[in-house]
Amino acid sequence: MPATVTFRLGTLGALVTERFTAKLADLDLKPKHVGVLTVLAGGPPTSQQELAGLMGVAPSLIVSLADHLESIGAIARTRDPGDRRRMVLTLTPPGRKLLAKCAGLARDLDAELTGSLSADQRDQLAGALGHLAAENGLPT
Amino acid sequence: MPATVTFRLGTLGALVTERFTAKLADLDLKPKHVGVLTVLAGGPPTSQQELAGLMGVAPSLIVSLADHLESIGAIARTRDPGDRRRMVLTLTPPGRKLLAKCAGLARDLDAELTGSLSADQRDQLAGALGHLAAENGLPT
DNA sequence: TATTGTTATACTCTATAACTATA
DNA sequence: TATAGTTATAGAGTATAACAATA
Repeated sequence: MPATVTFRLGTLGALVTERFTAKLADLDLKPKHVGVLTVLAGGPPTSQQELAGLMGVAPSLIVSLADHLESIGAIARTRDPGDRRRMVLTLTPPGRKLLAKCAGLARDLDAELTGSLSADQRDQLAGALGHLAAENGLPT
Repeated sequence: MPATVTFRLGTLGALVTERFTAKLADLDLKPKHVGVLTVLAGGPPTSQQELAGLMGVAPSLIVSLADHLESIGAIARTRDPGDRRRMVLTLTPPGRKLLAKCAGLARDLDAELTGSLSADQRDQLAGALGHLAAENGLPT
């Protein structure tokens, strides 16, 4: 078992998520909040339903994630004039800065994790993970 | 964010765990049960407290995991004669067979995940993940 | 008194289902 | 009637705390 990619990605993923969660605590964010910010930064303004689909979570979860991000000024919620049922979410300038901070924390953790790898190994790891992410519909 | 190893390991880890969980459902197991079997297969018989320490979970969780594994005959629980407070867990022969089935499912998932990678890329990925796992005290 | 296993309880995360408003 | 968002409720997973047996 331990030699499988399945086992290694599962256990390392849990470890990394736990450590990233700890780093985010100061910013009053959880990993899923960062997921929302990341999706909003990567494309056009998005409705909550679209976001739920892209992230693979229930629409009701987007409500509470967006509630929090709106309360700290990281996103704006505006009603779509063309379809007043839809709430359009956009990243605010402070939200962009917040996301940049999160990315900085992620890079810090990257350095802690991969510090003992050679430059070649780091590149190979990033390349393979990027390939798997793209192939499975994860953000690029 | 998406380019960081942190983000990629976190999201891919969640994806892989979800898919592995689905494959395990037929065997009436969850990933943590496989974790217990894996630790028991990799070393000497182990007390529940030791197991909790090795897996990084609460001792009370080991109770329910071991209850289930014992009920399906995959492990045996015997009281340590030298210290009657301790329960020593050992993998039974059927437990070994069950673990082998789990490993087969993990290899199936490995093939699905890495099928589009070149042989070199697969080796590089496995090498880098193995390095990270070892460095962070995960099973090898 | 300290430790092992167990049980009781509570907390976090998230989904499902019911509800409101728009379409 | 169908859909977007919201709210209410429920379930899974796991930890913490209290407890029993043994040291």
